Amino acid sequence: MSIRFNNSCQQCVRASLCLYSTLAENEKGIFDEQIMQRRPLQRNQFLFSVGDNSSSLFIVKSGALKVFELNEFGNELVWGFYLPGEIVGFDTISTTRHANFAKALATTVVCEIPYASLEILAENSRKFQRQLIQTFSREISVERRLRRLLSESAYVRICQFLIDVSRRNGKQGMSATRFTLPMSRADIGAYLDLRVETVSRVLTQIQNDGLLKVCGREVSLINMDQPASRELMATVKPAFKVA
Amino acid sequence: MSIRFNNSCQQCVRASLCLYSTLAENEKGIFDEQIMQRRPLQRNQFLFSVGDNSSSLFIVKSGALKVFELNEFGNELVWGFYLPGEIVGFDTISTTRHANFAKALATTVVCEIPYASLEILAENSRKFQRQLIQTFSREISVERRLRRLLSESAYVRICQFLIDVSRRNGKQGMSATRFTLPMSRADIGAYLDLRVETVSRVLTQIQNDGLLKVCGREVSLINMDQPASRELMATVKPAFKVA
DNA sequence: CGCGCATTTGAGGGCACTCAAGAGTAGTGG
DNA sequence: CCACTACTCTTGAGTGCCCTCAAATGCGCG
Repeated sequence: MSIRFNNSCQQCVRASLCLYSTLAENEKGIFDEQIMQRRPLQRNQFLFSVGDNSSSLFIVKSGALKVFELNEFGNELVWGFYLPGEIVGFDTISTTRHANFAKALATTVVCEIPYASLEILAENSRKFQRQLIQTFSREISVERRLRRLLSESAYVRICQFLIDVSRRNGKQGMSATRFTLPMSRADIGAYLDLRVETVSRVLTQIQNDGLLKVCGREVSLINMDQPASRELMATVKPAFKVA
Repeated sequence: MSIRFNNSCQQCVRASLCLYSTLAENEKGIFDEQIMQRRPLQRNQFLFSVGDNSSSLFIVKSGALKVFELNEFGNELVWGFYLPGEIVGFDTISTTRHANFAKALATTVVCEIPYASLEILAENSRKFQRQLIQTFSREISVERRLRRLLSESAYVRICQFLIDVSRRNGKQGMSATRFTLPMSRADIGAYLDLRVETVSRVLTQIQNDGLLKVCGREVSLINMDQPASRELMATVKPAFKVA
């Protein structure tokens, strides 16, 4: 049930951060036509659910999405959070139905690009085609980063998570040191494979170590992404399992 | 330093299990020409290392490969094992250099397909193009399966790992119940994020539970992939962290 | 205000870890 | 063929990280 409104990519403030920017001038018109913008999602509304037909990529314009599945016991397992400028849907590009849920963590606006449009664009532009493949393999490396992260201690996992969010904020021109987490402690836990209590405990611990100031979901990082801090992360709270 | 010998895909016993099978008759000639077969790798020889130029996919014809990286402490982190019929190299398709090591776990023969050839084929065949994208997104789902696995107990992780190897053997027409593991306990540990000692301990435990017979690297599964056994896995050795 | 939800903090327990040592296996060369 | 070496695998004892259970506090909202 998507509708079109304000669909001009030329006017979009994020155009330079979007697939759009990789297109040649004569291709932009095509892209523009194929894009749809959805009605804003309210907090806790679903963009899609398991079993829904999947036929599009989505680009987050504002707000944030949580993509997750429910395991056999009904627990959430979070695959990722999507912040403004990020693209959701590469995992279902070759399937007809969604295998996951996507839920808005705040009021969220997304653009929609039908897979069919991608094929048209890819056919017309070799550059776009490569861009697509690159995005694909970047998607794989995101999954790998997570797997790497899961072999670390809770302390390191959470530090790295915060650094990651910080970088992604920075990339979009937002502050990389002070920001509001769009997700709950439980969400973070479901992503990093930790219990809520552990997330909470570790956050206060990191704060006590002077790397962080937290107040609810407001955080400010204090030189966390520095060599010295990395050392602290490795020594004060030694990574488990480092023989 | 790859050489050509016996390069006809038509004669390959694995042709029906390869990307080759998806091609139309008139395209097979092109594919055939682009394929190279490398000299067999001896046990512990590297197919590629971190920093090597990457320009090809590899298909395992016989033997087995281990793809891994070394963390900052020099420990191995295994991304996957590649058995006959499986394809290595999708993760570097958009990069110029390898980010991982690939090592032969036994005497191993691989076919090589230059990325450039893929582009040619994809351009000529829409079907092949889709096949490629599908393989890509399957690659993502493999990574996700691993992440899901890492949130389970050591017991479940190892059971699932064995079931996985079993299935992959079966898919290639080998026995799915009796087979030889090509990798060491340490390799399994580096893949499942467990210590060698834990892998060993759990294997004997699974054996005591009657799901398995192990003798060195020879294993035979006993109804492991059955509902009843799955229940056993969940109850006798309850998965950690299931609230 | 009162309800529900998110977050924090405490007490105690279990799984996988570390350290350590012994048994089994493969490969090499005299 | 066997001694020797190196490596893999196994098993035991003890520890710690993160879990579970429990309860208190904070916070947003109708």
